[in-house]
Amino acid sequence: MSPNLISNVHIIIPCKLIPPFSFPFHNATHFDCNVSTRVYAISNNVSITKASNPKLIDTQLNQLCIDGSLSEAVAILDSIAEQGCKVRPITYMNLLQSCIDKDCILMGKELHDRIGLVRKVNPFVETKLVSMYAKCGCLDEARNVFDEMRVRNLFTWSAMIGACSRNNSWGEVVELFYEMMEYGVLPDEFLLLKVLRACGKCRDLETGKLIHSLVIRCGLCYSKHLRNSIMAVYAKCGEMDCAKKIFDCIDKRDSIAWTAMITGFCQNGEIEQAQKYFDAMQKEGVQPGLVNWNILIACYNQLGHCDIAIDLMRKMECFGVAPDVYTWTSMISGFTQKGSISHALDLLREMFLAGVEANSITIACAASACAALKSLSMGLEIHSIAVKMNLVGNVLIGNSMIDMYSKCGNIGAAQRIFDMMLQRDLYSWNSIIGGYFQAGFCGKAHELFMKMQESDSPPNVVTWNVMITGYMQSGAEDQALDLFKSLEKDGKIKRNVASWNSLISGFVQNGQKDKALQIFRNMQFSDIAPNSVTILSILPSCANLVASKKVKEIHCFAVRRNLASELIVSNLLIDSYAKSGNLMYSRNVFYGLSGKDVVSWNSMLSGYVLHGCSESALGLFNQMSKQGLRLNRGTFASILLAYCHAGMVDEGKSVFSCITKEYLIRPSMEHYSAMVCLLGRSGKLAEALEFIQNMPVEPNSSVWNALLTACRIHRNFGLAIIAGKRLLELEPGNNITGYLLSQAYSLCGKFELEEGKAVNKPVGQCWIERNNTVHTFIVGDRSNPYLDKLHSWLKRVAVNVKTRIFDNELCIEEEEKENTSSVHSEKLAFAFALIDSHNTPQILRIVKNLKMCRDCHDTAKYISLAYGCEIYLSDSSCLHHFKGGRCSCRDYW
DNA sequence: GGAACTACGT
Repeated sequence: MSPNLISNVHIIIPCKLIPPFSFPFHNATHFDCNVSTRVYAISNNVSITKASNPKLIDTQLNQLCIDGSLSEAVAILDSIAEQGCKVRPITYMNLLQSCIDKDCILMGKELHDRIGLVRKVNPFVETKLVSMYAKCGCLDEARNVFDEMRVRNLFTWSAMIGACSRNNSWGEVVELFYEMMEYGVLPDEFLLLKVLRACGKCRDLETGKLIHSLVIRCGLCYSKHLRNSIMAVYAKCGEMDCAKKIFDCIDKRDSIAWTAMITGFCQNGEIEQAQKYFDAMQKEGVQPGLVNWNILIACYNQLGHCDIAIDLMRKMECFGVAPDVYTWTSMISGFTQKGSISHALDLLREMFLAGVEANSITIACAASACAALKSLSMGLEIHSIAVKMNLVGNVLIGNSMIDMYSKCGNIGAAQRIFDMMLQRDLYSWNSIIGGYFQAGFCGKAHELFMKMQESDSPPNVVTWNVMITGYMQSGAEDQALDLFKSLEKDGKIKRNVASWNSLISGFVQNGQKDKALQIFRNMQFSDIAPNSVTILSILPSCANLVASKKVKEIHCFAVRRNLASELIVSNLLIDSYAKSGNLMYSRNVFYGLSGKDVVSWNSMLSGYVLHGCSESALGLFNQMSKQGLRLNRGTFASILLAYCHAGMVDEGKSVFSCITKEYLIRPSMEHYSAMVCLLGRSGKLAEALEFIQNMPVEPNSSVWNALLTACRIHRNFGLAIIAGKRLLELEPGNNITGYLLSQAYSLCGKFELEEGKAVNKPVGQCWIERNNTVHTFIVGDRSNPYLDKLHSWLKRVAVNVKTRIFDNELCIEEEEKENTSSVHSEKLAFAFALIDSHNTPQILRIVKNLKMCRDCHDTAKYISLAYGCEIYLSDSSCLHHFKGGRCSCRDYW
């Protein structure tokens, strides 16, 4: 590398720090030895009868050190001192070195005591003392000796700086470096390497540049080590262009140079460049080592591309590089963060099978996977592994166990871990408090919160956010608000964006959408800027047909605040627009995305499925398959429903078998219920039942519900009873199922329901938005002032709804049949919207709490044809889109 | 005595 090329990088350095001459060369120094020769009488098993030569004593002392008999050696020293003789500095140095080699800090301290008595200590002995403390991990003691030294040479500074470096005190390394320069001692190459490492660690670009210039001035730039280290500092500080300038000038790049570049790109999130260099390195004949694979894999995982990361891990095995604990841990963490928890735990098992030992971080990652999956059994296994590995004293492990037990619903175990911990930090307290809230013990959480204030770890803003979230979860909205307000007044702990987000998502989860929107509005007038989490929290409150305008408003807001460019936000927008009945907007967001991930595709796919656009869904699925995307559970759940909707039973079946065989995905309940829907919708009820009976896992309510729906449509009342009974066992309090079951019994001529167990008939209600106001209609509610007007309008329309072919047939409905006094709520909504718009409605968006009945469905079809309007109505079953006399559900719901 | 170096939790 030529010096003039390296100096392409512009550097400004303070003049006083530029040394005017080149680096000094260090010679060994000899000592002034003046130890008298006497006879030393000694302890039991050591006796030196006659030692006329201090060198002989040194030899014998050395031998004692080698044997590990340091105390004997000290005894000899003491006897020398007793006899008033002087110990040679080299003797002390040898003994101190032995303490370093044996990692024997106690003996080192004994020696320090004796050296301390010497009036004028040799700087070399003092330096050795500094290194002794440093290497035994006693940074403070090392610093004390260092600070008291009057004469410091390069060795002294190197020992102290080396100590800080080993202790990961990077800032101190740099500070000491500047002090040393001002003190007038010039660094050598070894010391500069230490300081450069520190610069990289604490991203100190300025010092890095300064050293770069020093190196050029002193003609050291030909050192391979220095060159690589300087390059690494530029790379770590994000100055990839500077790093590249150095890199490009190297004739023969070694693996270290490549690693520095790859790491730099990874740390700056430029994974494409990192991958490019990784590939180029192999082309130049440098085989990537374990670290290179690991860096790339970790980067992909951090960016959420665990699918690419796992491919890389499999590939490295083919290259003969075995994944180590870093590789596995990074993969487990990547899959956990991506939500593929069972996959993460599969990897943990595979890691054990491969004979790789876990460490504390692996255990912490695995515990958080168990927590996310709420798998207590797996969590217990992880806990026992931690016990076997003797890691339970570790704060990190303790905290992750508290979190795991809390999330798996075993707060008692979490409390026991908490009690046993010798050391607790903020995480311990915050986790256990969160755990009590989750378990529903609000009072206990509050009690711990009070105790925490007296503890060594007083609450921080996260604690308060945990409290706000907890109060919201337990319905104590006022307490949450009080706490939130107190954060402003108090002043000690300031609210942060997460405090606002906790409140907003709490209200959304409690169904208080308007309050959530109000808080969101207030936030916009506060000094805290909303972030993407805010958008993600608030959007679900608008993902319904009566809030369709709100999605647009929030989308605009996100664009203005530059938050819409985040993929996770865009993905949720695709979903929210679809759910609010604006599929065109979903498409606009989706096709406007420059980089789409599998979630983007899944969101668009489920949007199409929701709107009954099965052809578009199938087309999109084809495109997805061609893109080489890693299709996941969500993809298959949607595509099965698309096949179901399109009546493509065989295609659906073949995709279902692909899920397990080709994609190695364990089907979840969503997939099973979609299959039941697929079979049931096409009338294959017996096959659907057989499918349920052959399921490898216990079917849940959604599976039975799919069968019950099929029975309802195909009027198989006998099978409806079987499905309904099973459903009622799973959800005893569900009065809708109870009502359906009672209907099925009566249609079969049976009255098997227990006497006195009257079924509450469900009350239908719906909501419609007109001119920014949401209007509610409830069956049998006489309070509506326009009721007569609505009824007479409906009467006129009813004459024209000619398709009511099922009117007199036997069927099961969620809602009681209409009579003159109980017109179904959606009909009232239709009438209201038509009258309100003078019979020229364009788009009606209605939300209904129960499944529509056949009659209302026919009415909606008629209205859409007769008035040329579109009706979006989401009931408890699906989203119906009525247009031109047809419904997107194709009359199956 | 020396260079690159990756994984974790409220």
